[in-house]
Amino acid sequence: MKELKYSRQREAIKEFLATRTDHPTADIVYMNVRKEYPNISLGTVYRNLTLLADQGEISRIRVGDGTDRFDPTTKEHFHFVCKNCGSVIDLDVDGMDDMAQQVSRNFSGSIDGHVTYFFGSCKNCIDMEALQKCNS
Amino acid sequence: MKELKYSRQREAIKEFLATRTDHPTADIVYMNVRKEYPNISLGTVYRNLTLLADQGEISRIRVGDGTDRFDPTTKEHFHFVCKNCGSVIDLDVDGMDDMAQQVSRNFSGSIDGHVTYFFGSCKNCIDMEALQKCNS
DNA sequence: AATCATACTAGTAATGATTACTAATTTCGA
DNA sequence: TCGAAATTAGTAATCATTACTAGTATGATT
Repeated sequence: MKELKYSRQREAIKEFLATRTDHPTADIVYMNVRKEYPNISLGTVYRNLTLLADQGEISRIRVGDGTDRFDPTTKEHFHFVCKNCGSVIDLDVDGMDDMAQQVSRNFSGSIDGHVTYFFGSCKNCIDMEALQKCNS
Repeated sequence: MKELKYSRQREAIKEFLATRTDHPTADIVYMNVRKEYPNISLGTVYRNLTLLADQGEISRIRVGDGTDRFDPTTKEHFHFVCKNCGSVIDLDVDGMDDMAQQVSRNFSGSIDGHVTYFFGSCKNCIDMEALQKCNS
């Protein structure tokens, strides 16, 4: 792996991400880091997020809505995606670690891991809908 | 839901997809249906694939590589994605239906379902790699 | 069979997330 | 301090997908 040199921008990106639990997109990271570094470019944000993910310092989340999100932790856990507002929420599930093993038994390739996320309506959106019905 | 009218193009798309088990992309569908309808446009292919998926006649697969794939069956099953060649293969797994229930217990929103796919190296790529080592 | 509203098509332009390129700047070991 | 190599800002390019638009096909009603 190529040698990494320090950069203030990369540090700022990492520090910002560490303050968030809502899995921001590259664009949101960009808008926020710009408060400290007004000249930072979106390309720099993308490159560093990708770099950090490759180093295993953060993780990239793909939930198939066309926009990647980033998570300051690499500890394995699952996500919930609200199909209304698009928000991504951490889940705490256990007993799903042996899935890969289970699948391996009748599969001739080699399985490295799996991607799983749940979808539905988050509490906020459910409450909102109830409120609107109430007012009509 | 809006009323659907018959179209030869849509029928051809559906029929082509039915012959495939390798989850082709929209572009591959396009290239093949073009043999029968040389003037069909890529937009038409996309629109009809989306339409058919909305109707529940086919399903759209998102494995986060930036390109959607399509599956002629809507029966729930899991997929394996080869991280080398990108091929998508059907899996036969059971005992994973109660996952959503399990997660629901300590989650305040409502869960409709989940997306799961496995990744690793397919048999072809493993064999290929072994062969190259052998020849060097 | 002719009419007509409406869905559908081909072709093309637009969108939006991400990556690639390039000249100038920063980092850091020698 | 010097210099090789990584990094950056700014911009252009890419690529999958969607949107638009004028013309065509479908199918129910006469």
